[in-house]
Amino acid sequence: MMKAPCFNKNGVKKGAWSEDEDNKLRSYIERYGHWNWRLLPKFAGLYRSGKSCRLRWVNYLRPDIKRGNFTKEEEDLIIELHKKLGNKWSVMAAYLPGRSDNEIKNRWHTHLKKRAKKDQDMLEYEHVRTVQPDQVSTKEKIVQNSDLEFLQDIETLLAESPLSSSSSANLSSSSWFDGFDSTCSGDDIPQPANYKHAEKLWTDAFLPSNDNLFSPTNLDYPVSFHDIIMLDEFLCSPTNSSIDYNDQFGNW
DNA sequence: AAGTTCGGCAACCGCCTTGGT
DNA sequence: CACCAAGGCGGTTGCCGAACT
Repeated sequence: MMKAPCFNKNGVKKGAWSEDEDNKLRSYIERYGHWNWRLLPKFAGLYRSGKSCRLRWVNYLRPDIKRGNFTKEEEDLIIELHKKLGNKWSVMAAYLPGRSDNEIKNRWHTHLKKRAKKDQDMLEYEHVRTVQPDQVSTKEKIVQNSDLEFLQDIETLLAESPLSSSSSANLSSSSWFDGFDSTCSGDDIPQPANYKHAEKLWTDAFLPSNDNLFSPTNLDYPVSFHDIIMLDEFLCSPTNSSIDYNDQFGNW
């Protein structure tokens, strides 16, 4: 299932993570946060690269990660998003709370690609069977326009959201979640506009001098931004392009 | 029962972007 | 502006268990 552990010439361990390594990484991040991925393994007592640690955390150890089978709804959403976005796995992950980009990517390649292809073939077959060449226009144009508007909605939303590359971080669900979920509880929920500081909040909250230790059990998750955008209403209403981010999320 | 093939998925790799100096 | 370091992303690899012969 996974790569066998081994060491490269620099003494960096590669391959499958042991339970002990997981525990070390988890407890270190829970206590101090991931203030610097490159240095983190050294401080955490791990013989891993920073990248490897980051990946392990983002894809496996994050407290909000959801493991197990994808639901039908999640799969449908991935297919829909893939139609609109292509291979933007990290953006898709933002629409699927608790799922990592890697997980979504794997799911796509192993299951959904085939399913989407089948669906597409069926659709084309139906189209050819039912529509005369001179009738193509209206219905098809509506669908194409809807797609375009949907795409514009997403682009608008992303441009305004903390996921935007114009804000502090890349379009990375991981950086967004890491800072967000782990630092916010109760009244201390940052406004989306302040999200650029979330990474700092996260770090500050777990500096060694801070007694406010984080543990997954005392997290008080806010209603996720993604839960809201996942609403069918949003996804299925291409005309709803004027979603006001601040209106919706300003009350956090 | 043994050998082979296939599917799933964790992890790695290389490139790109961003932010700091 | 150029350079560098760090983080992040998407493509790919490789291992292992399941299914098949």
